[in-house]
Amino acid sequence: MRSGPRPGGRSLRVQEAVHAAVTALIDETGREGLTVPQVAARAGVTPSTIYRRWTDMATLMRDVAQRNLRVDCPLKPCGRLSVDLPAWAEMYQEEMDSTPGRAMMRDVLRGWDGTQKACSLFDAVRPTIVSICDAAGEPVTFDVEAVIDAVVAPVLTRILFTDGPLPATLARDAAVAFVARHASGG
Amino acid sequence: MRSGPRPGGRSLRVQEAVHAAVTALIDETGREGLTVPQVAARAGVTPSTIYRRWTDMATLMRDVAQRNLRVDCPLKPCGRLSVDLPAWAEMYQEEMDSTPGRAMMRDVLRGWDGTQKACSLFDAVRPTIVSICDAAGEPVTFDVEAVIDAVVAPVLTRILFTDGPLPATLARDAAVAFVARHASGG
DNA sequence: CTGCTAAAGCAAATAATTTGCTTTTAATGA
DNA sequence: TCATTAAAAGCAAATTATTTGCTTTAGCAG
Repeated sequence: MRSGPRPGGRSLRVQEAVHAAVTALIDETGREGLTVPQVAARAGVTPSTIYRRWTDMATLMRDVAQRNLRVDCPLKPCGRLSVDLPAWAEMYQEEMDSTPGRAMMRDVLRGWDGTQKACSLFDAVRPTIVSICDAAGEPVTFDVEAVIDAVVAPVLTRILFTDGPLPATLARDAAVAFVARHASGG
Repeated sequence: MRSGPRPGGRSLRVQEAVHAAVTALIDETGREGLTVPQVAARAGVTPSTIYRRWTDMATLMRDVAQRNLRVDCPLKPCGRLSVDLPAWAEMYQEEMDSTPGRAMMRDVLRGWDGTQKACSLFDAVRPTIVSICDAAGEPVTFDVEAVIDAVVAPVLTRILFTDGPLPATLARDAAVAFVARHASGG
């Protein structure tokens, strides 16, 4: 094969330099004024390189935000769903409703084109839910997607479409109710 | 009083011309290439006017999108919650998952700053839910926000964070389950 | 009708983006 | 190992968008 992507070597170095530059500039001057030429200068790279690889600032910031999308390590499961799921829900809400959580969502949604998914947000969450369910001795009678709909979805939509901080126990309460529903033979 | 906003007269005319120009250009050339100078030319207005009033294209498009945020007139309620709510849910999902619905969300979220709400999406939905509940003979034992969390939230988050069209009966099923939960004395 | 001022127009200055072409440099095969 | 090749980067000129200082227009109150 002659053609194809060329991920190693210089390309990689440039990508890392640019990502690092964005990250550094964000916590020096905030993400508001940030421009492509600024990032390029900081990364020691030509603006046109950035434009050609990422098209614009929104796309670049979305790319960086996705990188920082870490799988949140949950508190150690104790084995009881009615304890572990609400505990995780509370932590998840705090994480998403925090300043960095909201910033991440902002960056990711700026680059959304309206057709494909904005980012694989749920792929980071599903394994955690699964591992909590696995840790539960009780056999599980529901789908992971149902948990997402019941506890993750309200958190995300309220962040986007309501003002002020979320009710502190929103996700926790949702998780408690969800477990209760499915414990009594749903 | 001497100072204060000046909503009438020329300002209003300019605002309307600009909004109309955006709308017209969107369905002529799509929303992808759209620039401020283009809109200004079409509206018969100077670019600087637009920059000063809206700061940038994203903000302008968000403004226009919010205007088109109509209160969806629901099918006539028959009076039974277990029929009306699922029917409305299905319609709502279709509306939001459609091309214009997604476009509206895109425009609205582009202008989101991460702190305040992106738009009053729920204000358009709450009256509809309330009127459906009012039409129901049965006394209602739940909160409007609970309906939003249960049926609207999953639709919106899946549009944003999953690929492909939604499961056709997602919102309907959620509504059915919700009504069932609250009918049996929840 | 007159004065006041928010908002619009205009145009020059600045900054960002695009683009054609050249150079560098991983990756491939001899 | 070394020559070949093309993807990706650099550079700079051309284009386009954005900002800004100042001027003009036109609602609104008296």
